[in-house]
Amino acid sequence: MGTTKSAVFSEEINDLALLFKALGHPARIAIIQFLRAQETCICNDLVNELPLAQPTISQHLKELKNAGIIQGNVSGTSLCYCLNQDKIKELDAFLASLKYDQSPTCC
Amino acid sequence: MGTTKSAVFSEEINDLALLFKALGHPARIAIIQFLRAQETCICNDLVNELPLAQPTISQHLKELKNAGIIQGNVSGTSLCYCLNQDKIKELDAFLASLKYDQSPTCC
DNA sequence: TTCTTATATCGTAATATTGCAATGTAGCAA
DNA sequence: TTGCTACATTGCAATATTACGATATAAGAA
Repeated sequence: MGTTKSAVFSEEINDLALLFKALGHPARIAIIQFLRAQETCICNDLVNELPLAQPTISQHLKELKNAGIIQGNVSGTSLCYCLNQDKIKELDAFLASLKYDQSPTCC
Repeated sequence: MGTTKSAVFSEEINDLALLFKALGHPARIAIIQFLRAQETCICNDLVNELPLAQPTISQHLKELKNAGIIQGNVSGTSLCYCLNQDKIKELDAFLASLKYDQSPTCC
């Protein structure tokens, strides 16, 4: 055990869970927020911005990239990352699907 | 190590990360979707619905509850859980804050 | 009281995640 | 060439998560 039983769930559910999981870490939220604040892409100003070591930040960037939440382009010696709006819309659509008009009777 | 360095991030960021983390598991997405589909609250029909053992489901419910994403009320022998729309709105607001009007220049 | 039903909790094995030092690599400047 | 800058990768220790069998607990039925 220790392994998530992904095989028993639909692909749609697993995809959503991976997206949420990628955002389920404060460093990665901070990265996303910084990316958003810059409007344009950035590289490892993050190393100066966040109180984490460079390998740790690189690892978090990799996970966000694997999840498809950010995209990166090489530009000379540095790497330029930015948000992928499509994935954010996917999450948004899921959250929207959870909304009720009325509150249920029990809670 | 192995521990997330929460102390170095703002409370707002940590809270968001905890919410996303709670949704970062397929079983918990499935639970949320089932809750939504029922409109009204349910108990452990989840045990019949999901291919997971009862203690496992109970544990996932606990985590969703800890995160504040679901709420529960005792009603006789069974427990009635339902979604907490406020938390969903929090996540929604964060995602909305990530949107650009224009695509950045690099990606 | 005893039984059943619905749930929570404990304990534990398997595995995943986090964080970082050390090290690698690739581009550019001198 | 040497050296620097901006990353990525490797390896490892500490810790967290996942899943579940076994075992509680609490309410209601018989």
